Amino acid sequence: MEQLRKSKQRDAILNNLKNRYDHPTAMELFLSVRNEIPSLSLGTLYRNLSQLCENGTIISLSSGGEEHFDANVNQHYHLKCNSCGRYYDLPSPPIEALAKACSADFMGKITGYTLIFYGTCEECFSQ
Amino acid sequence: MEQLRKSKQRDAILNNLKNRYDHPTAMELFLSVRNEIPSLSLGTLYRNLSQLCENGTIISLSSGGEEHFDANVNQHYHLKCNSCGRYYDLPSPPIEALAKACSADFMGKITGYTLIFYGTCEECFSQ
DNA sequence: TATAATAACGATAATGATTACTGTTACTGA
DNA sequence: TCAGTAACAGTAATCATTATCGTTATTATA
Repeated sequence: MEQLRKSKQRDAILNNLKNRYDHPTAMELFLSVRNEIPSLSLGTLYRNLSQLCENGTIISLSSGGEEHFDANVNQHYHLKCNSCGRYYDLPSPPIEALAKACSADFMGKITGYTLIFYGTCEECFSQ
Repeated sequence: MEQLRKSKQRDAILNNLKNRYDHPTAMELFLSVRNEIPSLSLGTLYRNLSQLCENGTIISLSSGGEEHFDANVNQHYHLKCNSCGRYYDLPSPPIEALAKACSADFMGKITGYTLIFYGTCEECFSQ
């Protein structure tokens, strides 16, 4: 990969994502970063998100619909609410069996995994 | 939900999916079922796949790209090969910690999960 | 510090998977 | 047998994402 040059747009995108705890879609992020850089182009957003995913600075979540993004790259799990569609962090410690599966005998090679739980979030559940 | 009427198209789609062990996309399935029913419409395929997912007869896998479908609804895990993009079944027993997570204390409610491993499949790995 | 190479940009067109619409066909219960 | 309507084929529309293109800005080097 070529070296990444400094760019105001990429910094703004990454900072915005780091300062929020929802897991925004590209469009949600776009609308928000636009408050800071009104000239931001949607193509620029997508290009930078994909670069940031590529080099492991952020991760992307998806399961059926649009992609959602998360600047927390520490191993953690998510709940996707079937009712409101939002993604939430789950306060669960890393599941050991999953790490084991990655190092287990297998003629190929496992390098990682994504785990998404489904259900109803607290807010929707209490209504 | 309304009762499902019998339909030749839905039967053909489901049978086709049951008789294969890859995890086809909608388009792959479409091309295959068309050999049997040349007049099959793509809209019909999508409508039926979504009905079959809805009532739990099949499941869908996705992680970034298109949806893939699987007629095996028993709990099992998948490997998505980063090299060729295919999905494979992994011969791993259900992971207990995941079932536990589903019944654990949580102010909302967890009803299920999807777990997809990433890596390199045997075929790609040996090349 | 000036400058040449090119990464990154904004704007916009293109792609491609999925969904919606419409007039017709064919199950199914009465 | 037939009325009601789920399902169909064909096709248009949607919408997230990617590609293209001419311009701008970063950066290494003269």
